[in-house]
Amino acid sequence: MAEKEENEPSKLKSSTGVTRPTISLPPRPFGEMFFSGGVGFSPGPMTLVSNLFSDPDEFKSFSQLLAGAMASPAAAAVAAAAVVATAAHHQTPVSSVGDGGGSGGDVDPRFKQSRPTGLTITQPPGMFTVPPGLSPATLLDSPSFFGLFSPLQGAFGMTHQQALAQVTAQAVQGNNVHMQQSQSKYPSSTQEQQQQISLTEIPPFSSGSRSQIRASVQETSQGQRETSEISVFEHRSQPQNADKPADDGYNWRKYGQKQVKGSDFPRSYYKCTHPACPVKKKVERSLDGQVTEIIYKGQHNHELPQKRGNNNGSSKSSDIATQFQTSNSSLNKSKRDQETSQVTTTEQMSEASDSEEVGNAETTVGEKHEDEPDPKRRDTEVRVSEPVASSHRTVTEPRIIVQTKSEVDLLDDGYRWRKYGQKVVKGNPYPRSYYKCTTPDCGVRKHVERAANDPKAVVTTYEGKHNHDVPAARTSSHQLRPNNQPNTSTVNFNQQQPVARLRLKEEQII
DNA sequence: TAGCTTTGACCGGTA
DNA sequence: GTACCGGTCAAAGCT
Repeated sequence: MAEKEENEPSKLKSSTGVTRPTISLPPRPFGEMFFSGGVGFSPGPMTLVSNLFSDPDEFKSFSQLLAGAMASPAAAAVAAAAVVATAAHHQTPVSSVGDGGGSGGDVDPRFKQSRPTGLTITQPPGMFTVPPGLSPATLLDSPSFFGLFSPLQGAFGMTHQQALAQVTAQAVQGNNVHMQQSQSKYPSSTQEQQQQISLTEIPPFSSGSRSQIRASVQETSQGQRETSEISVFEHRSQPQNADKPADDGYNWRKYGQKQVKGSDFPRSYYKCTHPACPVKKKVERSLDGQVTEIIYKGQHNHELPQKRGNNNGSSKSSDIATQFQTSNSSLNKSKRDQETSQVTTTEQMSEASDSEEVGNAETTVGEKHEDEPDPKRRDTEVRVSEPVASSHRTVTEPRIIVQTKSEVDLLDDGYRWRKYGQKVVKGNPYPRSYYKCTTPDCGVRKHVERAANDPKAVVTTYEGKHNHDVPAARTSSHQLRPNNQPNTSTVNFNQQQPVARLRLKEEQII
């Protein structure tokens, strides 16, 4: 049943509902499209997107823009728009500053020069599925997971969804691909027009499944929207045990199920059946059987089981997983390197969970030998959401969560915030932090970044609109209300709800 | 018979 | 101290 739902063509639709022409391309190895970058064949979406920003240096990171913004209010607006566009986690449609991507206004000319006028990247929610055979934890551990994206990360503000998408793309490298590429003509009017490049019908990770990767570039001449869309999702044509979510190559035993508060769907608890393996995962499913969320916890202390004797499907799935798994040593070393160098890490590209202290964990992991059991090392919790269309809830984005427990209420604007990630961007020694409102069912997030040249200068970008009052105990004279912010540079980024607003302020860093 | 799922009860953390 | 909640246990049943 779940597979039936997952085959719903509706998932192929853009969240915008815009019908886009497609151009069919001959079958081609997916990975080749994405990564070879050679001459004589059609580029993959990343290539195309990259080409749009042919010179990475031309498209500055938010930090870089921010640095410039400190001296230029106009540039500040652009920088803010950039962070909203690139760092917004897509649950909330966010629009750029009014004329930021349009034909006029105080736009950094680099934006115009390096990409088609008004080009925006859109990413609708809920368009990502981790393929069977790919353990999300493995994905996160894979050095390629982050390493591959560093160029785009800095130049394009690639999100973790996109990063994950590309790793997934890498996973299908070597498989045959039938790709459809679609794109519309460049707009010539001032009305919102779109350009899309899409990839579809990516061959399966395992027999009987069909995975798809699509990149979409939306163009708007007025810069009214500035979101990004790169989606990866799979179709399974073979039935899948409703109690066995996406085959990640490991064997799991269900040991509990519970209806948790705040979720419309029951949560199932699984343990890895390998002796002494501490790994567990929690799976939430919608009523129709679709997996809405998978949360991995812990690290496997064993190799991927070989017993998956299923001739083609599972074995291939396991092969892929094995590719990403490799040895703990190499992966952890790479992970260490990533962490210690403060380049993009799981934490930096992730949300945070209630049970982990990533900061400490990072330090510890970075100093310990990977093969050495570390009693202080905390389990890594990884959360992956698969897309689901539900009348009750829409799980809109893949979540990869390594959450810190204590990073709540760091910035007191009256609301309660939980830090779910941070990221170091090129050109700025200070990380850009992500916070989420801790009130249940409130999807408001904010991003906080310090200026590279002035750590006391902070840009806070709010995304979404609180659906609740300021917690009574938290109200204070200095609280800053995201939806009613005087004396700030406030921009309505979205003509639709929820409202996303930008605020520039300077505040004392604690 | 082994291995698994189901499900109510229990436990511990937290507010 | 208490209630709530998420996570886990373990007996029963199923394949």
